[in-house]
Amino acid sequence: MSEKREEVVSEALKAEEEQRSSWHILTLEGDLVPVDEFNYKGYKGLQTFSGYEVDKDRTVNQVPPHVTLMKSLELVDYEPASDPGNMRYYPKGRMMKALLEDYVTGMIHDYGGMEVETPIMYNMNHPTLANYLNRFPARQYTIEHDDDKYFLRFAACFGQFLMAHDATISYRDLPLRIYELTKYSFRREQRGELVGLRRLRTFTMPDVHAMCRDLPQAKKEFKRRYKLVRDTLGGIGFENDEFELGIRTTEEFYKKNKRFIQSMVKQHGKPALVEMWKERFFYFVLKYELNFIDALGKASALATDQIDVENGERYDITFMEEDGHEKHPLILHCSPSGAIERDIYALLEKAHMGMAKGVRPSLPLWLAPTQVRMIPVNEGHVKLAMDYAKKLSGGKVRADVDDRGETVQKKIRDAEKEWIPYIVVLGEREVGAEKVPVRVRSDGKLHKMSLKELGSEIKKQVRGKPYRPLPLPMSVQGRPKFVG
RNA sequence: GCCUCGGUAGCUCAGUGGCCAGAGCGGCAGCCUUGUAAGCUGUUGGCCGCGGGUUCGACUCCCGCCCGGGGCUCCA
Repeated sequence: MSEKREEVVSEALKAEEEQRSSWHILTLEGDLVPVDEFNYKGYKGLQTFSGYEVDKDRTVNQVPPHVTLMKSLELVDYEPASDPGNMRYYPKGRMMKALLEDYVTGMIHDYGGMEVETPIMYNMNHPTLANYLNRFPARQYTIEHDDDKYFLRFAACFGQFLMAHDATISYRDLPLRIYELTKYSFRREQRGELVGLRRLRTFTMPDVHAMCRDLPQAKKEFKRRYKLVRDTLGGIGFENDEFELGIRTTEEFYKKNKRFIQSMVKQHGKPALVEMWKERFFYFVLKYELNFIDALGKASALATDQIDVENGERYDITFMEEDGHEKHPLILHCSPSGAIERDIYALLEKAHMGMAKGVRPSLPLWLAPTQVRMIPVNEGHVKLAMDYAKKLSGGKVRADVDDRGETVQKKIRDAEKEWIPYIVVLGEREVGAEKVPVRVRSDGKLHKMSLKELGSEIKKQVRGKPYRPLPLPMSVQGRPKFVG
């Protein structure tokens, strides 16, 4: 995911490229249909993604829903004192982002990725990088001091490739899987392209590379990683049918690997958009992304994987073949979740789209800043509420207490506005009672259950997901208001 | 970067070339002692985005800049 077409190529090359690339829809049956001849009935998302729209006017004159939500939920906000596209994260947003980071990292550990850490800035005059960088002249952040000039990385490729260059690698070590969560990747995107959490100049991206021995091994690994991608996105809280698959490849690679590419489409379960080049202009021969369509009909890529045939040589990464000869590996570049910020964007957009269908918006339970809100009827019940919240917290459930002097109704309203999944009102009736009334957001009903039952219900739903404690004081009274 | 729309209280927004610039929410104080989506009263709060210009006078008109939305199909 390191290189981006627009930044790589000049205007002239771009024009040439437009001429030579063709766009198709690859069906489940394996037919390649030109984009403007495909019948999009039943494939609205794909139609939006392929850009083939009857309504030419795509002007959207409103703030993207996730921008409003990221503020009103006190997750993320703009930071005017920074460069645009650099955000500030409030406690709830930071917790959510940290959980996503932990989760994706865990998934990549399970897949076999060896986690490393590499510098975020590099010398522009480094011989290998200079060659690579000359293709990205205008879009980097640069830092100068004394006589040296540095650039901020736009992905983890640099550090990992330089590390691999210096490593002694045997064919037995392949596929060699290296992982880093880039915090951050920097891309000085055009000002007008920046939007909320969808497109940033500074973002967090898991970047896992796999050095492979040859094409058969690369293809096998590619498949394995496709599963990693699907599992990761699914675990975050997305459904498969929320994504449109985009595939980029060359005519030659497609011809030789037709069945392989078709199998990807089958795995995806829906027709996919294919961009086909007459010749290879970039370092990869095959790339795919899973694209999310938001509430305003904008598509953005989340997960991606690529087969890189060029950088093994450019960075002089070698491994010893069985026959004693050194060879350059093929390199797969994958981000199983896409940018973490973009995951939050997609979760918020998804919640907003649900609202239109009459579904109460919510975040996945494991990401909810508060999972259980205790609401004491009056101050006499605050202690009980605190005891209960502490008990739940001891079992790694995020519970807090609205101890403000507001009415029960007001406190419930505020809890609902925060999308809190479970709300418990505690008054005289609950003193000494085993079961308490739990207001469940997903069905809007009251359920009588014991504290223990509530705790295990939540634990059951978040099984396998990382945990972080409450990002704010347990007492709602003792919290500052970060937004509004 | 270019085109376009916008920036007024912490938030959402109204307003006029001229008295002290407004509302709701929030914050704070007090009352109420609350039972499943907003209890009542009072009070606080604004270089009207920043800089410059026109004018007797600018929040209002003009220019520049900054920030945000949309577009220029770009990607994670």
